[in-house]
Amino acid sequence: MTNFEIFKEKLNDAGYKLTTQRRVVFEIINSNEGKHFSPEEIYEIVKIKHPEIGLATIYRTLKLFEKIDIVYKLNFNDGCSRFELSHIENESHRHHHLVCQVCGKIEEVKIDLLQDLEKIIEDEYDFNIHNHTLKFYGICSDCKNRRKECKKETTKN
Amino acid sequence: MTNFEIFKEKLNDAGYKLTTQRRVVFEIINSNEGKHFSPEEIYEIVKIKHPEIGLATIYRTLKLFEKIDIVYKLNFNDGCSRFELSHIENESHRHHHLVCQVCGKIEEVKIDLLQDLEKIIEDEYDFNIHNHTLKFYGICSDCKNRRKECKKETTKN
DNA sequence: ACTCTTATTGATAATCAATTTCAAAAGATT
DNA sequence: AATCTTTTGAAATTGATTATCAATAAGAGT
Repeated sequence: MTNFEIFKEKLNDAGYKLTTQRRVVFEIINSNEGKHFSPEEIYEIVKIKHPEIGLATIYRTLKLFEKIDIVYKLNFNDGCSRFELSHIENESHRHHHLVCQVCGKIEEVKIDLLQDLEKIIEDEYDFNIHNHTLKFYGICSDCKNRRKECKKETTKN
Repeated sequence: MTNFEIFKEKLNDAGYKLTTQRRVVFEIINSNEGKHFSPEEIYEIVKIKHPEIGLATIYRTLKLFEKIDIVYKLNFNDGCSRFELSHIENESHRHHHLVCQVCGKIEEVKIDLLQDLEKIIEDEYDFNIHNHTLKFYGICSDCKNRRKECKKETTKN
């Protein structure tokens, strides 16, 4: 079962139609694993082949995709929301993010680190956990090396 | 050293003035541990005793507080940013959040769960971790019990 | 294929959180 | 108290996201 077939099925199951717009947006997200596009960025890519599609439709589509679990919304505090494909086929495929505070790059951590911890919390706090988000903020290897090379002070505002 | 003294010192060290507005906003956040106020909510509380203070000042103050590490900005995907006091005196006091997807309540987990994991990631990914955020989404005990009692279907939109 | 019904779309206006502007007011320093 | 600089209030502005509504297109049934 390909991602696209899963996508079609999810739309169908939830009673939504398969439109060109939805297919186009899905393809962009699906063929860019590891990227985290904002609505605006998706709009720019869509425009190349489909200049008739409007920005409002991108927003609508992403909101729908989020609702029926096709995409996952992320917030990196950069003024817009960002999206990535959900991986619900294999429930264990939860991943986390490393956010570089110097260059803004976002790297993925493809290990699920929290399985044991979730159990502890469920017991201790009597809270049923459905999902979690985990982000680490720091400095990526590139920026670390760049800093070593030229010892300029880096002032971030 | 009280929180207020730390607050004053941080302002001073960073070269900012101690104004009534800043004192008032700090007091509200400081005396409401465990709450996560939005700028709008803080504005409403401020207005009671200080109707002359404007909303823009609340935003400005919170942004400044975040910059000099007096508060910490949180995002619970409810359309606004929320703030809590930073606890940098004791570095180990990192905590996490349980977000109930039914009633929206936010509970705090006062255990640092990630100390060991951070080391693993730092090595494996060559990434210097400065901070992290961890949120668990699910159903709190209250909502779980409420569901048990009356077996209505709960449709969330 | 054609029709019908309803969901969806494009364009635009509207909304809402957050920021900027700028003259007036208030800290801090002397 | 005088001065200098930061900070503030009020209003205007921005920028992301959502709502509106007439026109269009999907999908089901024929």
